[in-house]
Amino acid sequence: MSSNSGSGGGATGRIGIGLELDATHLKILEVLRENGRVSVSALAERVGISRANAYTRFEALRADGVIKRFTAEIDHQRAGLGIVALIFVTVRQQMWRQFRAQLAQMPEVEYCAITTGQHDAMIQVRMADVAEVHAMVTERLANIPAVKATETVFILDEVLRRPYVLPSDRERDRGRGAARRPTPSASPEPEQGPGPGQGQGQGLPLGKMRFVGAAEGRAALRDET
Amino acid sequence: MSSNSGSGGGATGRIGIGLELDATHLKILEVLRENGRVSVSALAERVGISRANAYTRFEALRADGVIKRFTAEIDHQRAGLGIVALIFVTVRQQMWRQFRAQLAQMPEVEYCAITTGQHDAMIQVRMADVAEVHAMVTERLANIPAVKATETVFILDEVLRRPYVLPSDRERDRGRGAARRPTPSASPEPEQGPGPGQGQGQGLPLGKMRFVGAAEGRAALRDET
DNA sequence: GTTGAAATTAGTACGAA
DNA sequence: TTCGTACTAATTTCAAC
Repeated sequence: MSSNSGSGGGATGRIGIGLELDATHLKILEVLRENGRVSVSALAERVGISRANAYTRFEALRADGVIKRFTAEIDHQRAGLGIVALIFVTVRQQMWRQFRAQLAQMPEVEYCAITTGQHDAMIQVRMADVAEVHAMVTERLANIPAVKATETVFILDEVLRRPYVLPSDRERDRGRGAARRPTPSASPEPEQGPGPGQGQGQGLPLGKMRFVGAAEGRAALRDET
Repeated sequence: MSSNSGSGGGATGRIGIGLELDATHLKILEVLRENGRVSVSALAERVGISRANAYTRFEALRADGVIKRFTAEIDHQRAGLGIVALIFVTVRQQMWRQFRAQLAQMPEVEYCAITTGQHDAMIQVRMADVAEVHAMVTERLANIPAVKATETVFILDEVLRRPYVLPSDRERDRGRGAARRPTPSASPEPEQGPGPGQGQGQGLPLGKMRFVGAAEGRAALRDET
């Protein structure tokens, strides 16, 4: 519950866009990203709107689900879970539902996403030591019939973690890298970019890039669970 | 800044454990994980301690860095960034510092971790559409000399995302899966688990599991940047 | 959408157990 | 250390503009 950004999560259907986000909304989200505990009064001041307005918008963002929850970011090392690992899972076809159900039973899993490419899903776990990761993979994951195979890599260092990314972050992007498209969002021109789900393994323009589509027979993955 | 759980981040040395976390601390973190905006009064009530004590502990957790920051969790789809991709990067040796520096310049990057295995780092980005991911990889990443090669997969669905995992989550684990070790943390027995950094590609007990160590010549990766 | 004033709640300080 | 209480400052709510 509470965390599905995708569409295949549960029974909750996706409703239409209930709230059009304007620049002020984004500004509010920007502040809330840095400090989720600011009072609405301070928020109003920072954003440059009145308190009542801030309260209204704050409530709207919350009620509309744009803000899903507030949380604390903690230092995992100090909390006793200093080992992070990524487990790439190959799931047996037509056992996705079971796979999801089993995942919900694993509180040590911090993140799980279904991906295109060689594997079907990526799981991120946080443990006290390396042996625990080993035990988790070989004892717990191995017992799930839906799991066909796994591949585990350890995270040596978490270089960067941003609370979340906003469309407004792009504004700070100008002038760097190659030339950018005039309209950063929803470009109407028929791009040559490869869509997810259509496998294509050949090299791309610059030679050192590679995009990996979904494994065969997994085109309708999103609707399966 | 502000996000390094690992050790290779910057110049800030790792100080000793400044705070021994007891059961009450964990309980506080548990509440804060679900609702980062609770008043300390409500927190005290939920945890079952006095208001004054809650203030003391809350401040201690904050001052000690166990709690790094508070933030809002948002629905990226509604915020206009519905496409998520993982970019696995192979980094040219001895160019890690430059790689890190470039990353800091990319606000669209939500997460970056250095990993063992076939690739050197994993980057998670969030964009408005697939074409933007393509542009980001081919135009921005390709221009970084430190980047030798990339492999991109798209995330079709984010099944699960927990704000963070706590050692106490393990308590809910009893009786499921295979038998667990008596002491969940810091097991003193010499386990046979493969450590990170020592490559080993052979199969493990159950046959369908695979652990992937660091690529050759990358043993001293943590000290490099 | 804004301002101001009342009611409530949060944060602090201190003595006692 | 932890608790309880009193005190001060801030926030939220609700009103009128």
